[in-house]
Amino acid sequence: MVKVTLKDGTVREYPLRITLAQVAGEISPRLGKEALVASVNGRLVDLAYELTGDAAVQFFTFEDEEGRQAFRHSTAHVLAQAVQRLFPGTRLAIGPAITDGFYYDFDPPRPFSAEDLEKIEKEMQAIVRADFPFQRVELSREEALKKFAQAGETYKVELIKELGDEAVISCYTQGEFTDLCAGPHVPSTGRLKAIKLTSVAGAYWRGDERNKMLQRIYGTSFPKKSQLEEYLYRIEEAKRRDHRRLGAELDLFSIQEEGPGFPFFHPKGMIIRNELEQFWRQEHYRHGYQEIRTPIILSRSLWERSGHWDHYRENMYFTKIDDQDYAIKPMNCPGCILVYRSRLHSYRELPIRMAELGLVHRHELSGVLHGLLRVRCFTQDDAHIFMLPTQVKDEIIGVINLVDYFYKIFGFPYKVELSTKPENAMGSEEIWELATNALKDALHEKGMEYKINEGDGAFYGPKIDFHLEDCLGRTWQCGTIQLDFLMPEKFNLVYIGEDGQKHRPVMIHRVIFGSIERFIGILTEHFAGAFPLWLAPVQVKVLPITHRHLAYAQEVYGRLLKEGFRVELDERSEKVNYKIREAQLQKIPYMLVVGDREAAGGSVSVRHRQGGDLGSVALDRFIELAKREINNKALAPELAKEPKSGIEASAG
RNA sequence: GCCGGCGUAGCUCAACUGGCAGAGCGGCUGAUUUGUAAUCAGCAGGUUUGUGGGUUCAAGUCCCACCGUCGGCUCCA
Repeated sequence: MVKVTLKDGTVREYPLRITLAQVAGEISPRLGKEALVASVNGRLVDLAYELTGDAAVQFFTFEDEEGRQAFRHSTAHVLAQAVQRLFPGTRLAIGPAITDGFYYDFDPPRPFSAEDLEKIEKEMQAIVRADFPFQRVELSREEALKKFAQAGETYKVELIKELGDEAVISCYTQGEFTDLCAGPHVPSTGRLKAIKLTSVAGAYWRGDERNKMLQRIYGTSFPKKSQLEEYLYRIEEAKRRDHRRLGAELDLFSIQEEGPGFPFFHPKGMIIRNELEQFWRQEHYRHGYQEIRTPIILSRSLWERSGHWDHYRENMYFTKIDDQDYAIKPMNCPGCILVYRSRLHSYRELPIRMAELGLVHRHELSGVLHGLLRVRCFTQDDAHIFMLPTQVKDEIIGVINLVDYFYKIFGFPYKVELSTKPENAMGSEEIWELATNALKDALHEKGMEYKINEGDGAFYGPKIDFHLEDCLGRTWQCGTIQLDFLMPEKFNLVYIGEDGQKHRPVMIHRVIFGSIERFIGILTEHFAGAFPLWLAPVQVKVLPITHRHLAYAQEVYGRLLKEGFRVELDERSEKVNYKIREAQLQKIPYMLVVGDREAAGGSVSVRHRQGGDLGSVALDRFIELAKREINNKALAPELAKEPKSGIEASAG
């Protein structure tokens, strides 16, 4: 007998060599049906695993991360089986589970087409119906190498060769198909009920563009068809929030063929931009920053000195003036440094925080451009902090706090990453270690969770990155804090210390929004175009019911305009329903319907884009509440908070 | 930049295997005077289909190149 300790602490006894599938069935029929994989003493295993001693056992279903991953990974194997059936000679690379599904990289005789996907999907369904069990076999390195070399699976051979000595090499077989795999897998292909292949794309072997480009097939799978349908529906819904679509529908910005990657901001987009910038300025002055502005074109000698000429040239645009070489700035730091250097500074002045809304241009590969989220010119809400070495930690923490304060205003959840020394870096190992540790210390002091991105730092220093999500859950770097000991060296920056001698300051490069353009893109998707009142391009729209009410509507409109609202008046001879529909589609926060009743009482009938008809209220009261909502930068409407009777009671 | 898809009116889309380029929305004009998500009628709108070549009696449709765009890869704010 073996003693099995379950997740809830209960201990049960079972005969020796009982399989986990049997244990699950014993615990409950439902668990027997839904369990996909399990862990034994913390190690993930298949349900076919036989217990040979006392163990702590935990079962995982599709509801658990572990179960879901095994489910998707098993589907990837079925995909590979189908592909090898239909396209003999296709070599296999890797096929992991990802957040919402899985992919598999193939090296086929010819690229896959969209029609191929349908065929493959059909074949996968046949494999699911066949209900092949996934069978695990462990084998020695030699056996594995021989097996895959014979099969011509060169990528697998490469993978096996790289496995560590201690690694257990295992294969999984379903039907006629065998793949190298650590597992675990679900019991059989029949579990994979609902499968959808979503796209084909090129992907370099091991993600390195020097390697061969493989064909990657993406897909997803669920235990139930309804779950798959729900997922596909959710994706469609998410696409409705796409900032590129909303940007056109709400007339915020456009990108034209004449300027790929160079966005045009329309009047309504400019309002959002200007509100963001105004808020940004106010907060930066409050937090001890000064603002500067530096030129967009600067001479080659500056970029040589800063290191950009050597380390960043592929991303830069160049021009000539009077036969001299100039570059269009890809970063603001060299310009800012010139401002710092324009006079001598005392240690008493430090830290000096110089902010700049700087327009930078970077050459990005054509294939990566993406609406406002990846462009070739963008405005960084940049700042460079020059400080004493002793001030480093406090300054970093100050910036972390500022980022947090900003993102909370918008209600953005964010992820933090620490990026370390890249391949083409300037400077010594020691200096990089010093800088990286300073960033780590600050993060630890703040008790923040973060992920490390090896080799992802800027060429002049390591950085802390703040990532936000778009409508499909893809993350984009927005805020960043970069610690830099090198630029001060390159530019021979100094301050005069207490001792009257020259000393070297340390520098931080940082952005909060990151790029105003990208931030607006994220903002648009986050709010699905329904911006909070303080950002909404049009805050209020006045809708007279008939021509008869035009005079009063104009009065309301004029009053709101005078009070500083961004207000529009719909004077067209259309039905109210029509006007409302249009205002709704434009996601205008407040619609004020005015007719006989309102004209008589000096009131307005308030409709909120999300809250619907809120009843009638005195114009003065509406102004008061709307102003409060704007000043608080509220995320939820101020008026809808009041009980309806309260609004009506205050009507004039 | 690489792999694959796509490109027809301002927008969304149609035009069977090559055979005279269409509809809805939007716009304009007029009628209508309307109480919380689409009132009705008329008119205009394409230098003829992203651009340039080619095949063909005939090309939106087939072929090639380029541009743009979408999804990935790589790269990054």
